[in-house]
Amino acid sequence: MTVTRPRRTDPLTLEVVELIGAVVARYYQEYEEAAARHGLTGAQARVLSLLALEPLPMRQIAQRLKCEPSNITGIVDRLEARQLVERQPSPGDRRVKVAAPTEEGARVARSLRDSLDFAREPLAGLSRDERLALRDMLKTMVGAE
Amino acid sequence: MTVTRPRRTDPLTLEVVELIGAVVARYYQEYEEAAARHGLTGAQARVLSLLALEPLPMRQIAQRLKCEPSNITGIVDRLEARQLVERQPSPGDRRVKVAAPTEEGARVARSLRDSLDFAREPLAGLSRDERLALRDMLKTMVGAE
DNA sequence: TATTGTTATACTCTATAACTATA
DNA sequence: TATAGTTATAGAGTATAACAATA
Repeated sequence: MTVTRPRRTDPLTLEVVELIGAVVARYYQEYEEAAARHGLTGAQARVLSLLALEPLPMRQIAQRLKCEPSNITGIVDRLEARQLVERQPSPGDRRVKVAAPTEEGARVARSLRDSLDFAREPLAGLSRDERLALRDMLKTMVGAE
Repeated sequence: MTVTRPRRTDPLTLEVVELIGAVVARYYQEYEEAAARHGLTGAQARVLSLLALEPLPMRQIAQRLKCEPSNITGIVDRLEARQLVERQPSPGDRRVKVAAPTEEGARVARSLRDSLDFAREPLAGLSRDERLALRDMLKTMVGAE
């Protein structure tokens, strides 16, 4: 009797896994370069882009980026020094400081977002059905805990 | 007369682009955690994994990782202090130092590689044709200059 | 002279722990 | 007492510039 086990060494799967690693490295690097073109570090760009979606208390920024809250102080300090972000008081709780992008900060965030063409270009060559299939595949990858 | 231009704001494409960003963030973080479980930083894990494929001179490590050669000195120092990597002389050129994994380093590199199940799992749910399509798509993304 | 690897320096990111001001 | 944000500290990664050994 033959027992079917998952073949972890399926060559095609391994090739895809390696390609995913390569895409991640490429994307990450392109993101750093795009940030640098805007005079930002990667971490600063990530925080600014996050706040451009929605202003957030310091602690919640840390939760989203999965790092310690103490790190956010310095990153927001540097964004604030460049007048891209402001610390605003929270009406309900005087301990809380809400970080929000300035108008200039919002502009930089938009420009940064628009400059991330890397991932967009290859998608142009796909049919709608292919993009749908890719979307579902990626959703599975993000959703898997 | 209507001119057809690429629609950069196609909602499906934007969704896929955002998903790619999410996958990259997820993968990157999982890699850091896998490295940490082996007592390594992300950079150390990347260098060790690279050397496990093939020993390389210091300068070539920097080229592969797209960083300055001076950074590699410290990373290899720390890997060498833990006896995961050795600096070996190059027969032809006495200026060159070839970094090569020790036996223990090779073991750690294999263990690290095996622990990167994150990307592999969701692929199991795909048909062979889907995986082929995904492979071609990823190849396009990596290959695009 | 040019190249390889290193050192020295400065900046940023990161986690940990202790502190402050509020709650 | 608990929580939000900060400060202090130490380790690591990064780029730049200058250096020693070798080509």
